[in-house]
Amino acid sequence: MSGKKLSGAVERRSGVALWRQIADAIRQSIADGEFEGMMPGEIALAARFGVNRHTVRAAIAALVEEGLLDSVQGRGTLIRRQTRFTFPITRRTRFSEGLAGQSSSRDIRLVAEERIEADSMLASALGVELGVELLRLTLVSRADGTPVSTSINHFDAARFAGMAAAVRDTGSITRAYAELGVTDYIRLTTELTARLADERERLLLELKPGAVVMEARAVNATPDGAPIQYAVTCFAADRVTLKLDMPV
Amino acid sequence: MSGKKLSGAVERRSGVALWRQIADAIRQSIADGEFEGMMPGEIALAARFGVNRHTVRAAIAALVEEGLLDSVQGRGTLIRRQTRFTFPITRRTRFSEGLAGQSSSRDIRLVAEERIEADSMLASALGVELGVELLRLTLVSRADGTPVSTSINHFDAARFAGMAAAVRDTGSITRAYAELGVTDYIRLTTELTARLADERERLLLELKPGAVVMEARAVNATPDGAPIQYAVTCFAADRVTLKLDMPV
DNA sequence: CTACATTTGTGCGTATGTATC
DNA sequence: AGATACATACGCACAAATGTA
Repeated sequence: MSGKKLSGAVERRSGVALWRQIADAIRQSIADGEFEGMMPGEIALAARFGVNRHTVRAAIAALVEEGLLDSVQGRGTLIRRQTRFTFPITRRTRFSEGLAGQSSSRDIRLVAEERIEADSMLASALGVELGVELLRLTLVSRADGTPVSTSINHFDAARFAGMAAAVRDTGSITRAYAELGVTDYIRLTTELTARLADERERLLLELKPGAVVMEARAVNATPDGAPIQYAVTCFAADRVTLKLDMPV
Repeated sequence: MSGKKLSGAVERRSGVALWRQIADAIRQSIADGEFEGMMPGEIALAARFGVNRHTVRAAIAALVEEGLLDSVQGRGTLIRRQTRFTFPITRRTRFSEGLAGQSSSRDIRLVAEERIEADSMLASALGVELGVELLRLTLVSRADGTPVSTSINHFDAARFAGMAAAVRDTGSITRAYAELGVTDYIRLTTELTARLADERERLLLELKPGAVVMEARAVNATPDGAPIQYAVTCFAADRVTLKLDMPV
């Protein structure tokens, strides 16, 4: 493997407790596929990180609480989830299509619906006048029951008045568009950043403090290039890899 | 703005000190352009986060140490850097070209040079036999003196023996390729994840614990599609936005 | 210049959390 | 489980620097 090994680098006086640094490192290693179903023993881990065994136990306890590990006395510590989805980002990005074949079930849930006025940033992204009424839908997307991403989506309220109901009914943005007469759409641009998850995202994505999200800001458009949707999507970074295929 | 306000959500007993959570939140807000040159007063920040002023001071002290803020007695706390670079990822991704116009200076520094044997993953990515000798170059890229990314790059050692010297001399991958007879190259695929920076990355990119990196794994190829370079690039997430332009 | 409000800087006592042995 | 050392967070008080009236 050219990937990194579980580096035993923990830093004291950094404002982050050793047990949390170790828990984060273990979570990352599992997402990278470093272990195969079973964790090394606590004594080995303690030696690797250069800390007391109690400290490793605190880290493991946090990950058990999180549902990622399962400790069995006398047997060891099992890894419960080891999957990382690969989500393709192309000109034709579709949530369900992207994860088909990697997961047995996908669903999109509408968690909030608001009406707001377009500020300058949204107006220019969507090509509408300042102050135009917009529909803002907050969604959570899951694969195999695990939250993968949450998104805040903006549409022209006049044109897409039935969007919320259509998303709720169909469980899919693509099918909701189809119900409203948009048979095809493409992605114009995507801007990516990453950061620690805030409280709202931790709640919606079932993440723990210290978890990282990738934030994608994208504009979708009809095939002729007219913008119809501005979306800010936050992916749980340790559950998904974004794959950009450059067309030839 | 459709962006989030500085949410005063801090979590106790989470294994992450309050002052570090607050420092991370402030760093993020600055990267999002929430403040204009000057921070709110310590008392206002303390009220916003629901903590003691000492705790806010600890967060600010960490960011002053980081070089992001500058406190002046009697005046307030100034923001020193407020820039976030936008780095385009396309079929023709070039570090210097991408940041030209956004920064007055760019440079790439070679920090390590090794020779290794291709494992199965590298062999298939580069299209060579298992065990073939590869050149591994570790680079740090800066813009305006600020580290933006660090990358580990793999080349066929036989074909690109002079790569290290060429990179050192020219300060550019593109120009180093040119010296070795590769006049053009394209990017085949990019895989993106994000996570907390490890110790090595914190050192090379001058980051603090809790900082986030975006990791891009990419294969570059000659224009006819023959792979020549496998690169793992880590971007400091609070200093850069990756912009994916979908070709028309 | 003084007087005052505002803001950052400092000291100390106490309670709780973290990490080791 | 207990003992110890250190880090974290709070509350209060006051000092020092800056800007303004």
